[in-house]
Amino acid sequence: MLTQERQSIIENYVNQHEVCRVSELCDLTETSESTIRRDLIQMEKNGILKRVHGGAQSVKNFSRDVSQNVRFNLNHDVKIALAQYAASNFVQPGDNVFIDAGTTTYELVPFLADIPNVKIITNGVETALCSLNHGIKTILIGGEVKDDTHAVIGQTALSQIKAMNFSVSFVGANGIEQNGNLTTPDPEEAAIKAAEIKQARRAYVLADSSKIGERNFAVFAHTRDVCVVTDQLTSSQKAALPADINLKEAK
Amino acid sequence: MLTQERQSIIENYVNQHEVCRVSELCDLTETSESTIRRDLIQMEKNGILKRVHGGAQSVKNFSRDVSQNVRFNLNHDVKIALAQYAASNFVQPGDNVFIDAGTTTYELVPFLADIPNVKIITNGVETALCSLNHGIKTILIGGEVKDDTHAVIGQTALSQIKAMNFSVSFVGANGIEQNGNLTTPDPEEAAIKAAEIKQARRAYVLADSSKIGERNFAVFAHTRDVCVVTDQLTSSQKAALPADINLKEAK
DNA sequence: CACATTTCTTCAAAAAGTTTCATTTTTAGT
DNA sequence: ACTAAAAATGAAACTTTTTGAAGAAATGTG
Repeated sequence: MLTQERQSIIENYVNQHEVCRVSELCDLTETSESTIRRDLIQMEKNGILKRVHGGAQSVKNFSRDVSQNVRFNLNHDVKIALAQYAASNFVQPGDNVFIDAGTTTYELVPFLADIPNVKIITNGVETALCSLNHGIKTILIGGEVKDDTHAVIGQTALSQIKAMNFSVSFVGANGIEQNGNLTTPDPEEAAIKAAEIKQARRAYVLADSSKIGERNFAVFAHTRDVCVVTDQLTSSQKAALPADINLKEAK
Repeated sequence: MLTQERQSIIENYVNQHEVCRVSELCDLTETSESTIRRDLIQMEKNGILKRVHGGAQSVKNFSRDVSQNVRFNLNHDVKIALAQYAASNFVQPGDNVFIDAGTTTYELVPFLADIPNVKIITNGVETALCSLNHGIKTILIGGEVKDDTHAVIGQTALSQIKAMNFSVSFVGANGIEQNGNLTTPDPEEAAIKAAEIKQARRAYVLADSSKIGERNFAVFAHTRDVCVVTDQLTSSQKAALPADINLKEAK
């Protein structure tokens, strides 16, 4: 059996079962624990699943509720640190803040609750709910909802965003290339992200260091158009970024 | 059983029961008290629940969290019965179903998951989320979100609704007057409800019997324009309704 | 205060994870 | 097609984490 084939089987199984143990995967793929563990380590690094003691856990939000999803996410602590830094440095009282759908940007919400008179505009269903629960005035973008990321996308969403102006936008990214391209897998989401940035006076891309050097199908912006917020970077990570990048390292 | 699995079970159980004892959780997960205690300590540290002498307590803010609130709602069982009746009698495979924001109509979602190829369009944030979690294709209406009911309202929402046609709409009501007026307290929500009904080929108002004879500020439709779905009524309740009403009593 | 629970502490057994290494399988170059 | 280098695999020894039990300490109740 090919490595890719096996990992694909593992991915499906984990996503279908939410959690599973190593032994199950051994039976499933007829390989040793060693191999499965090596696969899991590699797959965790790629963000396909999360390793837990005894097995692996899905990072996709199918049957779980929101709060669980957010907690079980990869690099959760880093995301919170980014969010806190971004919220306290780049948001003013009275701002109209656009928050992109996604787990990193989601973490911004609690920190915005302390800033007077902010309004949140978002295309993330969970983000909207969280914002409401924090008593923040909330505007939701309408349209089709993607079943995996729960992001609102499509033409309706796009034209609604284009009819508004934001003080500041916070956008998530799946990859930052050496040449400065910011990327995400889904072209539909990319179109939305591009509009979010265009309609904002100031635009910030929140991306933890694992996204550096990653490359996805759809380009939605270039580093010269935005400010990139990340965690502390090693020198080799910095070398993998464009020289003229407008970068802020949290803390 | 894996730690994550167990803690997930504990979280659900505690949230559903508000408080519970350690021994209950032992039975539930078939583990020792030691393990449960260790889980509770860890979960308390993560803010998932609160430990109290003898067990654990939910920390969810019920007044704000609608989706949790739903099950503690007044007449919860009646609402489920209405929803099941409505879903199984008035929805066809392939329908585009509009579901109004609100706790009664929210209950429709699980029953629609079994009907092939339905699409849900809604202005309820929790309803959308629930729909997604059931794997149903979902379209969300955009606009301002009301902080108490979490219903999407306003001009943007209105024009988005008017740009669509639904096979069937399910709308909630706060009051049904003797003269056939269907009412709700907020005029903004009333405007939305009126549009939801207008754009649908078939429109159903879901209202349990406690709404009969109630009168609210804003009228959004008349009984002659819709089919009203309620639970079993007494003869005096029937007498408080217009004579020409198109009424369906669940079960 | 006395009593019954509940919680905390400690410890050893069991389960899971890591590291290392010899062996097999792939890959790439000639 | 052949061979050497690289990568992947499975097994073993060893480390860490998790678990349940038993006794000590703390807590709530009448």
